[in-house]
Amino acid sequence: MPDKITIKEIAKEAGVSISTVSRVINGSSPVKKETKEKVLNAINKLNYYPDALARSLRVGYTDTIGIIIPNIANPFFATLVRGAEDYLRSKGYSLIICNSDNAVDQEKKLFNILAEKKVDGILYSGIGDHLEKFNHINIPIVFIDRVIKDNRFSYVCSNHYKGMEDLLNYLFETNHKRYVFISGKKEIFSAVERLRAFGNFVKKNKIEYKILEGEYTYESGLINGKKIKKLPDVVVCSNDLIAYGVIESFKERKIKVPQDVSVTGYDDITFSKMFSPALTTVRQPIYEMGKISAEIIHRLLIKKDDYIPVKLFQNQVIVRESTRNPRNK
Amino acid sequence: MPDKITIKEIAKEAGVSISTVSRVINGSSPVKKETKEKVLNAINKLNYYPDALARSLRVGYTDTIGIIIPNIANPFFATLVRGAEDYLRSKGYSLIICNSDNAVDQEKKLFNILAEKKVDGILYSGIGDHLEKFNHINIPIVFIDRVIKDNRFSYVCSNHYKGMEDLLNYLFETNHKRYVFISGKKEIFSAVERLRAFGNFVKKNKIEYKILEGEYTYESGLINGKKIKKLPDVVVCSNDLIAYGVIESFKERKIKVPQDVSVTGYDDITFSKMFSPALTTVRQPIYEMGKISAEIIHRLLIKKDDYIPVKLFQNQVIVRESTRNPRNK
DNA sequence: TTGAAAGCGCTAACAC
DNA sequence: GTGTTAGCGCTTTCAA
Repeated sequence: MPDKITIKEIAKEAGVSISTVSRVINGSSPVKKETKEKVLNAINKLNYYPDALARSLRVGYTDTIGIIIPNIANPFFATLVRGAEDYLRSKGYSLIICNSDNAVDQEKKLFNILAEKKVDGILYSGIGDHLEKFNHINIPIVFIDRVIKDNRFSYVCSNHYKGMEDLLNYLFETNHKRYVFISGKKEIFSAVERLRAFGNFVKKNKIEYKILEGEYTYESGLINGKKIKKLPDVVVCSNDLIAYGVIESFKERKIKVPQDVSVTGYDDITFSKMFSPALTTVRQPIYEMGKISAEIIHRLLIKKDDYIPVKLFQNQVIVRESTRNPRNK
Repeated sequence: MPDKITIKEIAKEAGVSISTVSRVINGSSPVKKETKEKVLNAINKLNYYPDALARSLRVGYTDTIGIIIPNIANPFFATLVRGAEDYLRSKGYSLIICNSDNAVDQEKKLFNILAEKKVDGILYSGIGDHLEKFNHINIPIVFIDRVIKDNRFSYVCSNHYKGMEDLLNYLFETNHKRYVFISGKKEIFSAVERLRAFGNFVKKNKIEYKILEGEYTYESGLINGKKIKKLPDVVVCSNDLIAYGVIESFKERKIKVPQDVSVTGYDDITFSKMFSPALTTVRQPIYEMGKISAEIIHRLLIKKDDYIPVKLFQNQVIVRESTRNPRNK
């Protein structure tokens, strides 16, 4: 028995041609029942399994999708990936994951690698904004968490502006008048949108405020939390991770949340409900977004649509324990 | 300009043969400087990038590794995957991720898919224990988080038994005499080991105890926490997620941790230090384990070793705020 | 219903 | 240093 079992060995074993073997494997055209059985037996006997590489080279697709994200260790992206993988797996695709750490250079490299590996499509959550560069790589792309004005591209995004606006209005109504806002990096679409909502909020309402520049990490929350000398009514954090850090830094200073100060997050990652105090935040349907991005890339691939699908998710304010209730004022 | 740029078009454009093009791309044998330049220019001009599929078919490897894990949305595995991906990427590999949800059938399917896609190696964290079945799939496998006695296989694991033993001894020394232990599923190696340590602990020491059967999730902690009617001195949870759930269930009942009861976890996932109360737990070097598993598969692939590498990590008790201090007794 | 053969894009052995 | 060519394992015409 040769080391490598190919369609050839099966053909020989079954006493048919390789095209016949291919036909029974793919059901691509009718095969006489007895012949089919002979082939199936040979496959079983020799433990044959097809070589997807050779197949892909021939047919021109790989049933493989690439996903570029900043960091899988961030639970936001882990949940997103899970959503995408579940859908893709159900449609017969595999998923290659690539962490970019939000570095444009790395993103470019990853695009090239995925192109070379001939993935059928790319799910892309990152910061690179030179759309032109996506032209010569002729692979369908779905942008995640970023609205693309250019109507050549599909995207899935949630309404960060509206979500933040809703949260801020809720806070205002519950007697929060003095704000500290900790932003994310300005390269990141969602961070810009959330900050923009805050900007317009302070224009509209007479409040005291201060903006601290941070990034989407626990450590950034820790650092920025320490910088807050004069306590506001609420610290509005651009995401949940920052809020965790801020709360921790307050804990070290014996500042009580929400009794002394309210703190809010954004995203509603899995842990925010487990956190103590449970975090008031804005929920993005993260898993769903991953799933829908996968669904879109799939539609693009089977060319079901002659338009470019786009999906904007609404976000929802989730009030928990890290903010004061109006009656507690 | 043809739709698809291959080595052929480059050869034509540069006025050389395709082998010369291949040589400059791979640096596989010396090429005259001027010729090289011509080729490079053509590549640039036509925006050529090689087809990894065709290359792999020819050379017999794909520079792609598969990883099978229960669930990427579990931060333990997300961190593990990040460790693996970082190392693999640095060595030029890509990573295909597969979620199995700890279902043996799904694991089998995933093995087949990865075999068909001709991954060079598989990182495997799962429950399937029929080692024989790994025989006909002739791909190097590194088992993660599971000690394999069969010396045909590499593994990376941490010393769950010792870690749990150390934790229990610490608890005993700090005046915890009545225990509730919430286990993980008995299909999972680490859960069995941690339970085994508890079994031996209660044999050696005169203590009151009760064992609750759970699984490695927050929800399981929530449910099992509610089942605890008579409060012990400490609830020892098989992992951090369970501990979060238990603490939450206690919170609902106004039971204070650690004042009324201590609670411990295992793993020390990223969030355990952010948790409130910060969780006393046992640290596994999760990122490191992912990284080393990747390193091992790489060694296997470049055949640097003529033995089967194996790595056992030690775990470390991390005392935080969810357990009583002895002096608080 | 089946078989022969071309060819997907590439590498590498061989020849010059 | 460079070109020619076989062939990796498969699918898909085309012919029978």
